[in-house]
Amino acid sequence: MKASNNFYEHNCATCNSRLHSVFSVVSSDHIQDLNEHKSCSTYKKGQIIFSENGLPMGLFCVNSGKIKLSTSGPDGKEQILRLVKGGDILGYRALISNDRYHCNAVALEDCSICIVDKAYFLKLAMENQQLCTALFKKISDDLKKAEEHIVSLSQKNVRERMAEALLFFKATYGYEPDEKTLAVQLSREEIADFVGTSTESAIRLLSEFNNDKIIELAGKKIKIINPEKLTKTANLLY
Amino acid sequence: MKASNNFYEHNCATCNSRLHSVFSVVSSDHIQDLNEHKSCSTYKKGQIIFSENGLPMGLFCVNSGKIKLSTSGPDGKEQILRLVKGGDILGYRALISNDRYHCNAVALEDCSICIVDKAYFLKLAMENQQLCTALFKKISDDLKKAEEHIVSLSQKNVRERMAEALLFFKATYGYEPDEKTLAVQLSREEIADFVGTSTESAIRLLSEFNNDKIIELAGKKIKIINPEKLTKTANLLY
DNA sequence: TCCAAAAGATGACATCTCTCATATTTTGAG
DNA sequence: CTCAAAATATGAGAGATGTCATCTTTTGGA
Repeated sequence: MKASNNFYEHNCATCNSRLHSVFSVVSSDHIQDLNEHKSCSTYKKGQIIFSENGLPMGLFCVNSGKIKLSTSGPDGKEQILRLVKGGDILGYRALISNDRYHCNAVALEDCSICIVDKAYFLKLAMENQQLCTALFKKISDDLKKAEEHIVSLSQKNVRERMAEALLFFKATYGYEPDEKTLAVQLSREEIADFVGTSTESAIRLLSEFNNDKIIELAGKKIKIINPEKLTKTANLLY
Repeated sequence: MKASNNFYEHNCATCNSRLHSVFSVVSSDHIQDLNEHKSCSTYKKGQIIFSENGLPMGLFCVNSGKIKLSTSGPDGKEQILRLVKGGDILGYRALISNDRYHCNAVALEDCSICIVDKAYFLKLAMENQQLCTALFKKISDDLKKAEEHIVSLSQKNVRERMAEALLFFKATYGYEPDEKTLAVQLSREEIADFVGTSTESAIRLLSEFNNDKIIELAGKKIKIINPEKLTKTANLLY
């Protein structure tokens, strides 16, 4: 958990990502209190924010940057379980259930993150009904996504899952200003670790999608040029 | 949601399954209140307790009986997501996140279930910190299990997943008094729908386990006669 | 009790996907 | 800028798993 202090200490009162987080429901007269119970850090791309089996010391609030939550399978292969972005909270599951982390959190790019004191956060969550509700919604949403992932892994072939994954990356991180290029850069191996396939299969499928004019590849950049066909390939239920 | 009223209306104050549920933390002076905000029903084996996309009207508290939570995949194949037993609450995710159900709940055997009024339950959960914490723990545990299921589906072969599933059934429902026979009877198809494989593959693997003297089959009854070998076959991380 | 329907069992075969090998390209440290 | 290491790409072959067909057994309702 190497982290350097940021020159510019964020202030919760003026924090833009706070407005998009579960803390948006906290009334302004409590925000100064929140501000006094947090500290800011930055993490470089590739840095580990927390590790499997670690004890949570506080709640991570992501100001900017993208993060993957992953775990190691029985044979050491990585599985990406969740993807996190600015405005998201991180490490909240272990915290609210008084558990250890069961995932690793790794920065996919340089990140700016605040850490809210554990005891303060838990107290706030219990006292503030709106925050509590927002947390229930958050974990409930994560559970729903996980269960959708289960159905996908159980019942879809790799091609369908790959298409679904690209749509999931789009839904999570959106596009770059060109409105076509996915605003996240993952290695082929990371994509495979999300889709649940081998790196070679992931590479092959992306090449096929490229040949089929569904996407355009330029290094790690993926441009979705035929979203309709991609959606069809994903064989979505809805 | 066909349900008949039970002749014997359960009383929360004396309810044994309550003591094993999230409501065990509610102090006795609030139990009478809880009792007045619930009603009891029974469901026959195979009955639908709630369906995908339905709106939750209350919280289900299972007194006795076993229930599967499942959803339909893109090609109509069922996926079993969770298994529920006496002392468990049911339908809580949709309720606390003000969402619709995303699973079907079907009785695996005759069930006795109480339904707690929605508004009362939500109020109680927000006012009672211990109940709130218990709910966070519950949903957090379900999320953890779902993410373990994801890793398993992603990285294990069908044989390993089948072994893991049998251990999961044991962990969830335990044994019959003989301390060997799984205390739940699922069809081969249901087992396949949990494991994420075809019914034929499930049948074949159970036969193999039977031949390998890991289990003994007698109709739907599964007796685990070599738990060590089963654990080894599951290729567990821990 | 009987019978049709459902569930379970088993074999053959097709195919999807992984693994391994190797070549090429890109990346990043020095 | 250079070069080794990592990432990407691609082919061939093996193996696991799904599908389809058929048969047997069990179940549940009339």
